[in-house]
Amino acid sequence: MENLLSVYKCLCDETRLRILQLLQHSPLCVCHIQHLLDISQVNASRHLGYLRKHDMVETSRFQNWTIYSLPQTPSEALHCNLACLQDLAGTEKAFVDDRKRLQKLLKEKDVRSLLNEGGCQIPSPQPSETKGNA
Amino acid sequence: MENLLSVYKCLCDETRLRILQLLQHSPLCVCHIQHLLDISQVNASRHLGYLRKHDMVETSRFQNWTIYSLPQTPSEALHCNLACLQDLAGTEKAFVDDRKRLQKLLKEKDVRSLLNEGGCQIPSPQPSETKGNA
DNA sequence: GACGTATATTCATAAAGGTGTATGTAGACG
DNA sequence: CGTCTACATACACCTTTATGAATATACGTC
Repeated sequence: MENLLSVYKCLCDETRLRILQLLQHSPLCVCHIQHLLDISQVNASRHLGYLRKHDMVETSRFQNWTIYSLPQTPSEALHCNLACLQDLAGTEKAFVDDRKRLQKLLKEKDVRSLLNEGGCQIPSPQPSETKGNA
Repeated sequence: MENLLSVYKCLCDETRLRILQLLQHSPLCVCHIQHLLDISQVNASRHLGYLRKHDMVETSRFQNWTIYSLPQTPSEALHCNLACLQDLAGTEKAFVDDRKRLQKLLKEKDVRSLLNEGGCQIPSPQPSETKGNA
């Protein structure tokens, strides 16, 4: 029961739901997710940490980046619900939009290839401004 | 998205999950659910109210009782997730136990027939004691 | 119309959950 | 070693959620 409940608890937050839906199409690094969903770095990291803690995603290292992906051997509850989510994803506009942005970003490429080409290339929201280099 | 999220929010509470799993086997009145799950009347009523508010269950009246059941025409999200839940229900001990108790209670009967025979017949947790009839 | 049964709502409270700001860590690079 | 990039954690704050106790409603019976 614990496992099943924790799956639903992961699914009942919009951000996590959108993350999982994206990961169904491709492994992604934190900064890409942050960018695709237009959320803060902290928020992306926290939700991903939450998902990992509950075995809903796995991580691997690639150079400087942490690549998040769906587990190779998901629990039955997770497997079943991800299939269900995929069935429903076509009818949810938010999901469709997210996927469009993802495809535009990846353009047939693997995440690792993309990262190799030029890092994340996220239009950083002026992160150095606040560090006061006047 | 709203609808899908609200489905998951209904599913991410253990009590509601157990209620829905029971309703997949038979419509039930509040007091039966209260009894089967061994929870307080308020709690049963509240969770059922929550589920109804989110269109996860329907109600009908039968004499003094309110019969809760799954919707005849569930949303796609609900339909899909209930199917998923049913797939998983066999592996969850709590669900199996709940179903056993349900079958013992109903014994091939319809809820309405059962209610007609003798009401809920719940071993009331001394509700009259507190009303001070010494 | 008092009472009993079945169910719902209100109130108060405690716990959990989500988010921003700030800070920490870990590796790469010069 | 200082700095940059990518990511994670700590703290504080606020909102939401779950629950018990008490109370209310609705209906039937005598």
